[in-house]
Amino acid sequence: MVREDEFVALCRSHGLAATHQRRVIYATVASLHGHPSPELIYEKVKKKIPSISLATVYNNVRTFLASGMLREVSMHHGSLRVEPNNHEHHHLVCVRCRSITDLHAKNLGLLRLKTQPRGFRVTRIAVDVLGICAACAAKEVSK
Amino acid sequence: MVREDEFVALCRSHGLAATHQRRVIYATVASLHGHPSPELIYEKVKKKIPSISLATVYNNVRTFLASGMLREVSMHHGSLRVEPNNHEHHHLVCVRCRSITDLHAKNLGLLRLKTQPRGFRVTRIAVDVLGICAACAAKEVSK
DNA sequence: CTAGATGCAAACAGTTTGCGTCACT
DNA sequence: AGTGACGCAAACTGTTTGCATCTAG
Repeated sequence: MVREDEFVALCRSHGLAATHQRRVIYATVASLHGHPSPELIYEKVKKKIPSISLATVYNNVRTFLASGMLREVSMHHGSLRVEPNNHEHHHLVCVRCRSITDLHAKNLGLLRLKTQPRGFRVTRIAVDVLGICAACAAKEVSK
Repeated sequence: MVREDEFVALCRSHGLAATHQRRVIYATVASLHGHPSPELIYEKVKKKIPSISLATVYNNVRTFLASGMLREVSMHHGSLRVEPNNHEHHHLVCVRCRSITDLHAKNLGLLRLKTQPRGFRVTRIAVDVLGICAACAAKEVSK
């Protein structure tokens, strides 16, 4: 559970108002121990605050992401992206503009699981090297 | 460039009809050397086949993905998923149902880039271990 | 008191589907 | 000749935005 004063301090440190809705949304994500969608968060939060709107959940999830209180599971574009299924490679992904660049597999040391996950048949390991691309770094400076 | 007879053979080996539209769509993705969206593919293909419809691009991209001729850049859900920004961990992602499970970082040997990518400031490395989860494997058998 | 947060509805983007027609095998 | 692909439009899902109202700081 997320304590009242802890949450207030957390918001304070991120420059956010500590509203009731925000506390319940944040506590819900924390309590789910999973990777919920805004829709699922909305369903759960509505049990505590029936009057809440889906837009408020979206707005606050975005706010939490921007402040770093939450993290996105995937840093890729929301829309479908495809590539030829030829050579093994990984991706450089810019967390600002979400652009993608290929990275030769040779550039990463040997990738191996120490223990096989139970009941999960591994077929491939995909690595995303996250960071800020040159174009976004340039914009950063000029601001 | 993708040769006519090569493409016919490729489709044949995947049990697909080798239509003109498919050849142009496939050749376009291959020629882009990137990670195009269906929308971008559509724009490019329309220059060669002005009468093509966006739905045909979507349908065929899906067909190519299903046959393995193309690959998705991200195997995550299309919609937003979030998690608390607490502990470092990676993800097991089922390529069938797209369910996500956490994987302790300790389970992967040391992850390090041999050479830093030029002009890209790395902030984090995210690993997706792709495969088939237990639930999907069970369905597989019963089919 | 005032900037910012909420709730609602409408707008939007990306994607899928149903159906009549047409083309590959 | 028949199955499956195409093109179009309409439907759908997930997400954002504009605006009036309300609340935390």
